[in-house]
This record gives sequence, structure tokens and C-alpha cells, in this order.
Amino acid sequence: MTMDERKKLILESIIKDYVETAEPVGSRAVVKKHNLKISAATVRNEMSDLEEMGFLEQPHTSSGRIPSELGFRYYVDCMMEKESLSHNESEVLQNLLGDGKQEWSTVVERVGHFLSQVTNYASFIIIPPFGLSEFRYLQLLPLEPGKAVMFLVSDMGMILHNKIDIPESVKEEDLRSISQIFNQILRKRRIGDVRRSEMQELRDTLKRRRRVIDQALEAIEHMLENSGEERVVISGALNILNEPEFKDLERIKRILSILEEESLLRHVLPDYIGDEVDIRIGKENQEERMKEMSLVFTGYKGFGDMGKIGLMGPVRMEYGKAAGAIESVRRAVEELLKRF
Amino acid sequence: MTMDERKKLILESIIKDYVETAEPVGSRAVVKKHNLKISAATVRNEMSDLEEMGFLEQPHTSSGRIPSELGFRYYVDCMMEKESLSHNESEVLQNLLGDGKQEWSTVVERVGHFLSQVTNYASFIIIPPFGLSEFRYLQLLPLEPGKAVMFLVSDMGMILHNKIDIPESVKEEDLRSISQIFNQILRKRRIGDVRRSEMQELRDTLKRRRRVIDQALEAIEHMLENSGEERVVISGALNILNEPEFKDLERIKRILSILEEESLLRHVLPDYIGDEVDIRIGKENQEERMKEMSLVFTGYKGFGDMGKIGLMGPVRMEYGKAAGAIESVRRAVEELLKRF
DNA sequence: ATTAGCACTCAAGAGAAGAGAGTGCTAACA
DNA sequence: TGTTAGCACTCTCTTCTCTTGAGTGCTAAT
Repeated sequence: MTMDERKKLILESIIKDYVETAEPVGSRAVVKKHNLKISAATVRNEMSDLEEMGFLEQPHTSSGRIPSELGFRYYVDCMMEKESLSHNESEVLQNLLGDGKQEWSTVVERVGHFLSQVTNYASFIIIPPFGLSEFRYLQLLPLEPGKAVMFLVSDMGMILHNKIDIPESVKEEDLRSISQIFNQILRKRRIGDVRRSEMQELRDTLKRRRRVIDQALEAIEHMLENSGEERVVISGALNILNEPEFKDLERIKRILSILEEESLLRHVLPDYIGDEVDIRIGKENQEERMKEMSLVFTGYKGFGDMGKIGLMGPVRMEYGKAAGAIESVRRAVEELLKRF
Repeated sequence: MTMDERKKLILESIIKDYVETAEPVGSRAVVKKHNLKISAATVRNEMSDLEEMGFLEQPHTSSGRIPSELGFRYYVDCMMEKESLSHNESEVLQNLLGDGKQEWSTVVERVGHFLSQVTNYASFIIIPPFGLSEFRYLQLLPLEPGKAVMFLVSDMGMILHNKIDIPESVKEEDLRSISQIFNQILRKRRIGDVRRSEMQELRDTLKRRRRVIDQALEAIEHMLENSGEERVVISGALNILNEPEFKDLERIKRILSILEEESLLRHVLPDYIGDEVDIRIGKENQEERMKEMSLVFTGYKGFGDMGKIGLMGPVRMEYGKAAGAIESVRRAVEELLKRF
């Protein structure tokens, strides 16, 4: 059996109705709603064909049809058009990205919020580990007797700080010259690469100020550990409660638990992600609990590594709108990162 | 009618059963379960009295009784004992507080997580605005041509940073001496108080390096704005889904929306909070949506101002356990803050 | 004052019946 | 040969009734 234009039109109509109402769609309803120039009986025949082809399914013999996951896949691949943001929405997005001076983390939170507001799905943004970006600058500053603070700046303008203990005898000048030495050795290294060998080299070179150096190195290691993890920012998880297919409490718990356990999201997404918008529908997802949901996501060039940004919603999702929103946001975020 | 020992015992038994099962408790059940030495009929009479006194209520004439909010209030005031953390739990708590070098915000997140794990209720921690703590130290550092970073350290060891634009001609030495001047003027001031007049003074005194100063002042104002708000950290909101009284979706949405909209929590809590554990049961809460929930909370002496820490659960809550956990955590957090 | 006994009440669950939406099939039609 | 009207049939969902069982309140006996 082959997919002619009429079948396509009918499939599309059914998908649109179903996405809107979450109810099985009947032959009469589809004819009426979309002003098709054919009779309900004809549509019934076509629907029967579409079912045989695997694009539709019937919850029970005497109900309308709903699109199968394969049906959605066909729609996404062959018929969907990305729906770009409205003028208004684009403007809001530009505004909340700011001028590049804001903390990156607050910008990300705002963008996540925006995404979930615009689409009514749950959004997630994965920030790649800081450890993979380039080292640019380190500075030790005295804080109070016996304490100092160490600042670390990466090429992307990310700033980390950490308190360290130092002998009380160490003076501000000492700290400054120690910072100098650090900088000479570390400049332009990828922060993740610095780890072991380099640090040993430092320790050897700088025997004199051992205590301070040791503390500083320890602090760096500590920072690397804490920042070597991706960060996950989730927003609008409660949007899921509004989807009619999730009126079952057990189901809701299952879904929300994925979002609560941030680390799980990493297993859900493929390790490698390009900069195309990618869509995973229902059982196409690996993770068991994700098989009743869909993902729309893409990668963005972040701090040396790829970050990820995406939406999570029911299989009955407005893929066109979701994909459009994701794409716009990706473009805007990359634009912003370039400015850093 | 007066509250004798037997009535107390029966009320307590009913509350305990009801907290455990979320079902109305019958006279026979309560006698059996707690091995009371009186008959079900006697208990029925007492229950009838307790109902008249307002401590119990009947969902319908032929069902068991459930404690009224007044009943819970009586229990909390006259019979409840705070249940302290197990040895194991205390140890976990101590461990995750760390050694004072960690970022305060990550510690708070961990503590919130701990609270919700231990009690199975939703926890919230409100961090008082940074702006109210004392100013201690400011430093400008060159970043790249035309950019510098400004660090601000408060008495509690909180560190903020912000990027600023500077004329390319400004050198590291200039930045250092500007930092000095800032420090002389601002040291020991409450950061919140610095605002207007002082800044004007600074601007006048330092006409020479106007550009840098202006930028720095702007950055400080910006920081003050962003940090002048309390921060709210919420954890374990999904625990609410496990309570049998919340099997109604609409109710769940209502409750979770309070937690999602962080700012709302502030209206829910009284402005002034002491360091006693305070309990608000159901309709004792002001905010409309909170009237079906209970709060157990207390204040902690934080950065100059009081922070707040608490649990949110159903009216049918294990108040003893919740209050005990809150108290332990408050003590531990204050201990930690002293070490800063 | 306490208890046993018994009639009464009410929610929750199990069937049964009816309504309604939608299908598949057949036969007629262009 | 593709399209359509007509009609019997299917299955869910809702409503109603009936039954069951836990639990009460009252009365009379201890």
C-alpha cells in the first residue's frame, strides 16, 4: 500500500485533532472539522488502510482512531513544519538573554523558564562541565588572617571562587606572586587537562611556598570535581499535570521522578548530539520510564563541549511548535555565548 | 466538659492511627490496636464527647472519627513530643554540612534534600537577603583589555562577583588603588545601607577615575538588586504525591503551584519568626491555598537577618517527627554559620 | 460508670441497563 | 473502479439499583 496525498491529508488532520483534544478521532468528525470534500465512508476506508500501514491504531473496535507512534514519526519526518516564535516571543527571549554581563546560570534559568512557558512542556537545559573549557586566569586574595580566597576565570568568562586556609605569615605580595606563577604555567590549558602531572610540576617548582600552593591546588582539585559534572536546569515540570493523558497518579509520579532525579536525564539523552533538532517519540527512547513521553532537543556549542537543551512532553505533542522554539532558543543562546 | 486522662489517651490513639492510615478510626479498631482496657462502647461514648468538644469529627454519621484541626492543635500543644533524629541521621546531617569551605548555597541545597528525605515532606529554606550583611572587602581585577571583574566579600564570607567594562587605558595598578579607596569608605558598612548617599560621596571623591568608578558602582547596585531578594530553596515537593489525601489531581496542582511559585511561600510564612519551632495547622494559615496543608518551621540567625527553614505536609502530619527534624537542622545550620 | 446487644446509617462496590459514538460491510451509484 | 449511503453491530461510559460491611447511637443489664 502506498502513501498518496489524500492519505497524508487525512493522517495530518487526525494528528492535529488528536493533539488538540487527546480523544480518538472519528471519520465523521475529521470530515466536518477540516471540510474535507469526501464522505465519512471514504475516510473510513482510508483510515482502515492507514491502520494497516501502522500509522493509526484503535483503542477498541468501536472507537475512533489515534495516531500511533509510527504515525507521529511519519508526520515529524515528512509533514511537520517548524513553527517559529511569534514576534513578541522572540523579543521577550532577546530581552531575557541580557547583555552578557549576567551570571550565566541565571540566564540559563530564565531561558528554561521561557521555553516551558512558551510551549507548555517541561524544559531542560544541560550545562556542559566547566572543566572542559580553557583556563585563563587565577588570583589569590587575602581575606582575613589565615584565610584567602582563590578565583578562577575560564575563557568563557565563567568565574569560580573558593576559600582556602593559609599560614598567617603569608602576605598579600606573596599571594600575588604565587598567582603569577600559577598563571604562567596554567594559561591556555584546558582546565580538565590540568589535573595530575601539571599539579605535580607546580608542587615541585614552588617548594618555598608549599603550604599556600598545596591549599590552592587542593582547592582547584575540589573545584574541578564539583564543576566536572554537568549541571541540569529543569523548568515547568508541572506542565505535565495539565496533559489529559496524565490523570493517572502513578503515571505522574513516574514521569516527575525522572525530572526530579536530574542525573537520569543524562541517561535519557544520547551522549552525542549534533546541532540539528532531534526528536524521540515514545518508545524510541531508551530509558524505560521515558517510553511514554517524547523529547525534542538539540545541542549547543557551550564551554568547549556541547550543552543540551530540550523539551519533554507527551507523545501527543505539538512537535512543530516545540521544534521551532528549541531551534530559536538554541540560536539565541549560541549568539550570547559568542559574546562572552 | 473536661479533658481527663482517658480522653487524652483516646484522642492520642486516634490521632496516631489516623496519621498512619489516613482512614477514619472506629471505636473497636482503636481498642484493639492500642490494647485499651476498656470496651468499644465506652470508647464510643468518649469519642462522642471529644466530638462535642471539637477535637474529632465524623465524615458521615456511620463512619469512624478523624481528628479535627483543633484536635491536632490540642495534640501539638499538650501531648506532642519532639522526636529527635536517629543517631544515623544526625551523622549524615553533620557530614553534609561540611567544613565551612563549601559554597553556602550548595550546603543549603543538601540540607533541604536531607530534610525532605528524612521526613517525607516538602522542605523549604529561605536564605535572607545578602544585602543585609556587612560589607568587608572589594577587589577589582583585570580580565582582558576593556574588561575587569569585581569581587565583593561580606562578613559572612559570602562572595559575589560581576563583570564590568573599563577603558582600555586603565591598568592593574589603577584598579588596585581604586579598590583600596572603595574599601576605606565601605568597610564594615551593612551592604544594604551603602546605597544612595555613600555612592554619591564616592563618585565625588574619585572624579579622576570616573569611568571605572561609575561602572563599579553600577555593578554594585546591580548586585544589590539581585541579592536584595531572599532566595528560596525547595526540596522533595513530590513527596506530596505520596500522601493518600492528595489523590485528587486538582488538589495536587493547587499545592504544587504554591511550591513552584517560590515567592508565594513568603506570603505564607509570618514576617517575623523566632527561633522556636512554630506549627501552623490547616486553616490557621493565612494564604488560601495553604489552608489544606500544615507548616512546621522555625527561624535561624543567618546573614544579619533571620532565615527560615521549614516543612510542608498534609494536616495529617507527623508533627513530632517534623518538629524534631526542623529543630535539629536549625541547630546544625546555626552552628555552621558561626564558623563562617 | 461500664458494657453487651441490636437496629440503623451510609459509603463503596458490583451488576444491569441504556445511550451514544463510531465502525465495518453491503449494495447502489457515477 | 472508486465513492457513497445505509444499517447492524460493538464497545465504552454513565446512571441506577442492590448489596455488603463497618461503625454508630441508644437501651437495658451488670
